Amino acid sequence: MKQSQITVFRDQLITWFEANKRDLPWRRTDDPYSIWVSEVMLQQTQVKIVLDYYERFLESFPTVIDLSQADLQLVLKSWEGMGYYARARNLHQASGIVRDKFDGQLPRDQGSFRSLPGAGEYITAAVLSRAFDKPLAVVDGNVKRVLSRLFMIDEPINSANANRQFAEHASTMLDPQRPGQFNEAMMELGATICTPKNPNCKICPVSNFCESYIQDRQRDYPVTAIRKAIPHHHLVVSVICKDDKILIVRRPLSGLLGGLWELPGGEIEKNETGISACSRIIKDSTNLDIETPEQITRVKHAYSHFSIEIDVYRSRYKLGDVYLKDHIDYRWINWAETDDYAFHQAHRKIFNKLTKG
DNA sequence: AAAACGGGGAC
DNA sequence: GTCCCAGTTTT
Repeated sequence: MKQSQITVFRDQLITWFEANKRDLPWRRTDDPYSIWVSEVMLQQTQVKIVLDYYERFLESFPTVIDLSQADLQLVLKSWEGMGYYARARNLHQASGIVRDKFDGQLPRDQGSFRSLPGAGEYITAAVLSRAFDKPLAVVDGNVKRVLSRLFMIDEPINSANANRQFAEHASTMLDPQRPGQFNEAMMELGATICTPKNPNCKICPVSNFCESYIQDRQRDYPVTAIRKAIPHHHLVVSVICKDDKILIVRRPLSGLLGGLWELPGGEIEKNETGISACSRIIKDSTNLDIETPEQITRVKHAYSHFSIEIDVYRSRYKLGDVYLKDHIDYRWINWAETDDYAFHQAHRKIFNKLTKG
């Protein structure tokens, strides 16, 4: 695209954006920390979900200093149900770095900000362009889809080596005078008009520049690579009752669902009954002996790279002291106390079923 | 370069 | 059911 055309593209896009943008809470602030929080939450998470968390999180942790001084368990509780919990752990860790190494101020320098845990290319560009007018182009799923259609890019948007190509296009188009507005406008276009299915090209403010639209091939873009099939796992967990308490355990801080709480359990093996699997797994993971377990419910849950079904057993504590194999902590708690701990969503499903039933 | 990492809205 | 979302880190 010629430079003169690029200038017109920017004007058309930003004019449309200013007239049509959604009223979102993180658009009402210029506070860099608040903008940062919103960008971390919005990573791979839909706007509608983040709306339920953003303002409550900032009420709990109004400044980067407040966040840095908060207990990680409280931060995870605020994140409970949103997924990708490493974001919360990284944000919490990064807040401490901002406090100790950057005098409590978010670094404005690209390299410094990028070095914070959880700050990748996207977050760095998004925060620094919005908060400090740095001319850095964001490249997210929306932007890639828009660019794919705009320039008829045949590289799959979910392939690793496409990123450089998309980043170059994004940088070329970026309005260096209004980088924050431009970035938001590109994403807003992708979110509301240039959608994955059935793009609304009739009302698109830049359709006159869109190569795929001009050829009526917008439905052929973006190109995506095929995904692999996802495996399925069958798990058992147990509600172990000891007097009026039940046992919960805390997952390691790294890896899947890191730092969250759950009922003890594990994967059932082939040719193993649920009852024997339950007893074996409880002994192996907690060192406890339990009375014969009895199944009380079953839940299904899907992650992005595998799916699970969990058979839930009730059992009575028989013998032994807790000695954890993989988990990092445990508690004997009342049912009501489950609200005080951050559980992952599969367990919220379990608790909801047992409470209703 | 590929896999790990959550959960749910939209279709 | 499938797709994919204001991506980053680890392997």
